Amino acid sequence: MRLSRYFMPTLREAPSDAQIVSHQLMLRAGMIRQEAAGIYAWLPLGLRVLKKIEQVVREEMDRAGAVEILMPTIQLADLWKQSGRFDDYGDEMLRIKDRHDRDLLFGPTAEEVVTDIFRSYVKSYKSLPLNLYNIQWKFRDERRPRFGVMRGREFLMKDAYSFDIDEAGARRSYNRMFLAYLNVYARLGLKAIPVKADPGPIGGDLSHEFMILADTGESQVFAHRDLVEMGAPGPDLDWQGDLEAEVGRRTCLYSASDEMHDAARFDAMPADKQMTARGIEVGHIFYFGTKYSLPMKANVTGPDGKDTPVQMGSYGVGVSRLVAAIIEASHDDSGIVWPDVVAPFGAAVLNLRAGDAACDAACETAYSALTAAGKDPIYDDRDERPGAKFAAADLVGIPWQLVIGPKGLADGVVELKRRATGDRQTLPLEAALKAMIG
RNA sequence: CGGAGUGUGGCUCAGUCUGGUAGAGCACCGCGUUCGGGACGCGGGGGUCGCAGGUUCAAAUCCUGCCACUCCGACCA
Repeated sequence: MRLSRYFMPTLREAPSDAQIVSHQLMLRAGMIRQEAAGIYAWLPLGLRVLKKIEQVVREEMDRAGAVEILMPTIQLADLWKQSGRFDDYGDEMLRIKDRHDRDLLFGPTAEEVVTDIFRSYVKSYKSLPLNLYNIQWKFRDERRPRFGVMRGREFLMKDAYSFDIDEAGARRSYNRMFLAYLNVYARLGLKAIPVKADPGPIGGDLSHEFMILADTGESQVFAHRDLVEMGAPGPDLDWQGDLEAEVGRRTCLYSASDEMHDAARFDAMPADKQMTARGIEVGHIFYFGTKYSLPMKANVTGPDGKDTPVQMGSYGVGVSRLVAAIIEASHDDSGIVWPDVVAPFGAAVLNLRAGDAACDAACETAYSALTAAGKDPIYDDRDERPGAKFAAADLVGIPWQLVIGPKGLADGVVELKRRATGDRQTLPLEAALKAMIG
């Protein structure tokens, strides 16, 4: 992509509405534009990052055996009346009427819809386990949206729903999601810890939130230090197995957010293992049994020939929130420092003297080579001063920056900068390309 | 929903108290000098000052109502 033909409206100053660093940087980098409280348009750069995060989530869901579908944003109120939630959900639900005066709503979550889909087609335990997920926009009319896309009213969520014949099966499904989530966050360059969560009125102990540690987090987190240090399980698990041991390794160590905190247990740990921090919730998983299948009559026939309500769980990842969460966890004074996997562009070519024949030629060579190598480069071919180009590339967080200017070319060299470390080296163009492409 | 605050050009803000021809910096357009970490000079375009009423010879400024947005709190399957 040539920057002169792109749409990347960067700002030198942050709009005064933005209070936290991720919101400020997203606005300054031209990733989003606020349209109303908690409602944002995604500009090209923001959309690229959003799509990349979405893709990582998708790949890990698929690996864990979940199957992608796409459910509508607009849902029928009738389904919510069946589950009993239409009246319970309250003002957070955006209710709509169509021209026939029929009650609709903008979905805040999709248990009802997915249960309706399930019950229409699946009748036998032999079809289980099944996990259906989608990545779709949700709307919750929050009393107080804030912090940009961190707590928006409209947000992109990956929500998965598991269906099993019995509680043991549901637990296996839960474990798969638990571990898949850790792999998602690890791939995004985040250190996420699972914490015991309030399962709500359903009861039981099967609910966890996934928190990434950041000073601006909205929740207080208490955890055993070993849990924080523990790496992600990685892709090479027996995803069809019960995974109980792998999950057990992690859930046996203490961790909780403030509402579930047990100070006595926490204090009983060795002092050097006690960790308290602020956290951003980036995922929440639940096992809720027959909460929806019972009232909505989502039954399957078991091996004994008898119908039984299917056992369900749901598993959410805030995809749009993750954009902000990654920035909160990874930025510096110059701007965003993206992990390579989610960076909007893989590399930048900075032409310090657009219009100079030698510079133009060298940049075109580099741009073509990087494009051919799949590095997805952005070429800053604008007639701008060098400082503006450096600042923009750092602000939006391009991981590799290839700086080509007349002074270097006179000596047959270019500059290669790594955004994450700030390291710069001067070397011939061929060597720089080789370093980037590998 | 309780409390607090803010609305003036794309962004940051001054001007409001004390009514008198709408300002600055950045950004944008033109010309020139420049160019290796957000240059400089000259010239230019862009705002019915959130909206609606009211007071007044005269309202960004005073009064009334409304709307939007932000922060703190409560809330957050």
